[in-house]
Amino acid sequence: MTTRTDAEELLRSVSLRVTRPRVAVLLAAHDRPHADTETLIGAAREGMGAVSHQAVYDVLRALTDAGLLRRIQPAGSVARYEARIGDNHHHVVCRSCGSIADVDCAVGHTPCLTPSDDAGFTVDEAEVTFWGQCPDCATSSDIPHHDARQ
Amino acid sequence: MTTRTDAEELLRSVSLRVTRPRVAVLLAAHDRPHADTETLIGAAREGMGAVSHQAVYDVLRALTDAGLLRRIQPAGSVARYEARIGDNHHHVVCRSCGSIADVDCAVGHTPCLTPSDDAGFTVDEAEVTFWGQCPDCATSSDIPHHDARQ
DNA sequence: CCTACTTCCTTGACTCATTCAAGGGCGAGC
DNA sequence: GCTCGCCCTTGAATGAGTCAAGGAAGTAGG
Repeated sequence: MTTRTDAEELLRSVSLRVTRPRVAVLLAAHDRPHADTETLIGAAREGMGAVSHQAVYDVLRALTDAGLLRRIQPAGSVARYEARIGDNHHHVVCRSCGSIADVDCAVGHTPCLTPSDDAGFTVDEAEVTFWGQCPDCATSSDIPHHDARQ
Repeated sequence: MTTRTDAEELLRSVSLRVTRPRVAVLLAAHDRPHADTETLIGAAREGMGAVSHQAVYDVLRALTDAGLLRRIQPAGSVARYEARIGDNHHHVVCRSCGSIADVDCAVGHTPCLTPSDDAGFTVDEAEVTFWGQCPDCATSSDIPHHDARQ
């Protein structure tokens, strides 16, 4: 877990000014992996009092551009953010409730993640998303409570 | 290429009524791989005259649910549809202009597409998206004309 | 410590893809 | 050709995300 001091150092390490909203959002993102923007707004307000949603949007963009957060957005979902960066891990998404879990790259050194024919594209990243059902929805799978699609 | 007759047979083969909007949208999706909804609305109108956007949305959902189309939605993009289904192919997305190209599954029989630790999820699909730059944007890469993100 | 500059946050309005709802229209089987 | 049920039209609403202008606060230099 990251402390307030760690968050401030992280911000300085990427030449970003240390402000209360940024620290609060960074801590919130560390606490709740794969949280969506609305959740992070709420968490940031718990941590520091009032913040505008616009400020959180700006902060999330700044942190993402700086490489402190990674933005993920499975089809039919709102944007979500995670603080686990730098390793090549992927995600499993539940089709019923939309929950997300981390999955380490299956084979050791990202094979099959270089396309056989790249159609002339310069590829810099391979993103893998697994789709299925989470344990909770699998057990109570008769009537899904909430469809993940928009 | 699919003809009008082919489209009608496809619709009947999945027990869908044959209507002018459905035929027009199905043909449009075959003609323009990875087209977004707005493009398909325009193409459908070229093919059959006036159609409401709501009708196209309904048709796209029906065709997707029936398995005649596949809906893809890279992060930060609107929904796009493709008629190439049934094979395990993936996509390269240009970070600059958002264009999409097909990529055959790199290694023969979808290895590394079974997660090493599935976190208890029942996985039924693995989706791979490659990110990079298309040939056009790579050559004129000084000032990207249009950012794919929303 | 204090000032000045630059960046950041607040407020409020707005965009636009997508969905909801109600009613009339049309395809398909009899 | 008629009836039933699904489909399309119209019109409005939703909601994540963005734009824009002005005031506030962090940081560097004196």
